[in-house]
Amino acid sequence: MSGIEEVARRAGVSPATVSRALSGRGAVSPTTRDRVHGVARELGYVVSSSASALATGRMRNVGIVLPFLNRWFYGAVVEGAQSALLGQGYDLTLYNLGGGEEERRSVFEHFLLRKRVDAVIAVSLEPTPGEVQRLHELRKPIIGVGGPVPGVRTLSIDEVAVARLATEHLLGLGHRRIAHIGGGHTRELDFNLPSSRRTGFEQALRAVDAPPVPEWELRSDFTVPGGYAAAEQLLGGADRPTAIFAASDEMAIGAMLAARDLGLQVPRDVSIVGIDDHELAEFFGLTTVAQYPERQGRMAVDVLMTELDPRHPVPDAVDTPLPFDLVVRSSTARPAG
Amino acid sequence: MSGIEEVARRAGVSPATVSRALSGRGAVSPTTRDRVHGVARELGYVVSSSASALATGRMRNVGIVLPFLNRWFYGAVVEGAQSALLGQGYDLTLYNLGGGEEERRSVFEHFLLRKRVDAVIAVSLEPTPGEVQRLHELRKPIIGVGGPVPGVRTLSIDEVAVARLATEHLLGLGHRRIAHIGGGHTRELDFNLPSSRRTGFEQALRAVDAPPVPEWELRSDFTVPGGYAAAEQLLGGADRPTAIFAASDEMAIGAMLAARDLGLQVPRDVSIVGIDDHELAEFFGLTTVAQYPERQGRMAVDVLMTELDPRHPVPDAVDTPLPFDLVVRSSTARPAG
DNA sequence: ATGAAAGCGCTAACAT
DNA sequence: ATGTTAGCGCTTTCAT
Repeated sequence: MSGIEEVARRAGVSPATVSRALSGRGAVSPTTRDRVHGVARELGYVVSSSASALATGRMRNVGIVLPFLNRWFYGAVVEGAQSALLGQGYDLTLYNLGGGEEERRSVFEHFLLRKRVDAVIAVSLEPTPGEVQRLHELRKPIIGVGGPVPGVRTLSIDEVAVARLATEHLLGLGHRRIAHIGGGHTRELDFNLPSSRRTGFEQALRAVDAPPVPEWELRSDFTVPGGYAAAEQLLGGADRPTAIFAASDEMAIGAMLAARDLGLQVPRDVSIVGIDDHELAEFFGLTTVAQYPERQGRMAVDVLMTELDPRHPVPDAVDTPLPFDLVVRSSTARPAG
Repeated sequence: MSGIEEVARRAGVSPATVSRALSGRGAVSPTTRDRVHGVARELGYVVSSSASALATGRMRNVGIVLPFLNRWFYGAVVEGAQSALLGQGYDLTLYNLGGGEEERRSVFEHFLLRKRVDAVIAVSLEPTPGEVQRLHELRKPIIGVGGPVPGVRTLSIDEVAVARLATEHLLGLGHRRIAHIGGGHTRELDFNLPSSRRTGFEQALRAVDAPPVPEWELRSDFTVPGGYAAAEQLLGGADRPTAIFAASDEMAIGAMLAARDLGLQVPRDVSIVGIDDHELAEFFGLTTVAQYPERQGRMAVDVLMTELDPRHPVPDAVDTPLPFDLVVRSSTARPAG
């Protein structure tokens, strides 16, 4: 397992020059640079990241903390972040906080702070003020994806506006009897995304003087079965809504399946709209408001990379709004009659 | 940002003692151990992983390489591995090889070998002999999940047996007209899982003298839409099979949806069985052969941990078979008539 | 453009 | 049980 010294010897230069040649920092004549690269390749030499990190203080590694991995949204964020990072020569280490409070504390205390990462991406997770302060003290950039965090740079869609857009689409089609399947109080999700979406929904209804019907506002858990159960309840009776706005595509898909099982046709008998633009939304013909999680992952990386740049101005803890778009497919139409 | 020296000073001991006290290696009197821990906590001191890694040669980090992240199976493997690792004080760094040949080479060349990881878990991915050799030279344990790899310790289910089990379930119910939706030649999956499953299917059929019908063996891509399209084709005509065995639950779910859209009832008109026990399998009442990806991730970690133990015997490159079980739900029944 | 030398912050012999 | 010492393998001034 050859070290820099071996490369230096074979290339007939000093270790310092090898370091410069390989890292691209510092002046090296083209000739020696090529020679060094040649020798390195030949020897299969790769710098030891720990030695390099110890000397420079940079790990070239970022941590991503999230509540789930196996929800489409999170997977997509991770994929986006990962591939952006790969392009920069950075690694991504994963902290999946499925396990609750205990695991969470352990991650923050023992892992993130262990100088293992240069920066942190927190997805749908709100670090406590203490955690934020800790990170700041260590001068580790942190960026939140999914909701504003006080004192932290964040990337987030305007949840209220997204919900309003979805609801307005239904209203625009002529629906007035609209139900909402929102999120419940998942402890895992720190941001109050469920209630923001509900707020947008209600705002849109009130704007057209169609006050929300309490019985038509259900809470569920962002899963297909959850959406199914809620829709069954909404559509099972005689006095049913003509449209459903679900706070996620997975719930919307569950609702579509429930409608079908109840002998209802979508969109003839009931229109359904979701949020996300899940990979299966197109397959199901689901009208939805697209957010672009993969791009969100990439953007988070871009922001971190500029903040990691030593000549970067003091980072301002602002929230950057993210784009979203209504994607109309075949699950929504004018109400019958 | 205080270092070990500061802790040593405040605790009135030498850095060496602090190191011993904090790492638990080497004898330290209970009194000083507690004192050191106290000071460390007070100062918020955490060892620098790079310094520690440089001194010990251990990163306490394992890499996981996989072709996708956003397929249920892979997400589950990662979750299992991650949580097992967390318990051991290890991190997990993710190498998602979505991007094809180029990205793959780059990961193996520049990342895994950069001494960033102590070991690697390769999921459904077959390292080339060159890559395996490289890893061996660096004495980095590697374990494959998902199929035997020459020269590498692996964990895998017996794909042929799994497929046979699924098929035999249908045969046992009395089906003889059975179709198979298998995997295509996805470049991303290195193991010939698709063909192994097909082989098991055909073996089971031949064993009861019900030779497979070529037109009833379709290839698809492991997705819901893919399964839907294949099933549409199988079930669209008059001369249709009475049962379908899909090589993954996602395809099986697609097939169930297609059947319904064609006005067919499952299982009355057609029985459908999958493989995986996807998180939605229960919701859809899908009969399937469960494999336990999360447990597979955990097991991979267990194996690596013992191999990382310095007093471990030379690892034997064997393949450990993994358990699987038939889970009968409501998508299969005796054929009509 | 290149080299010499001093660390980066720990850990592990070895001594006591 | 604890301290001393010598690295681990790089990077980076500072010279030249």
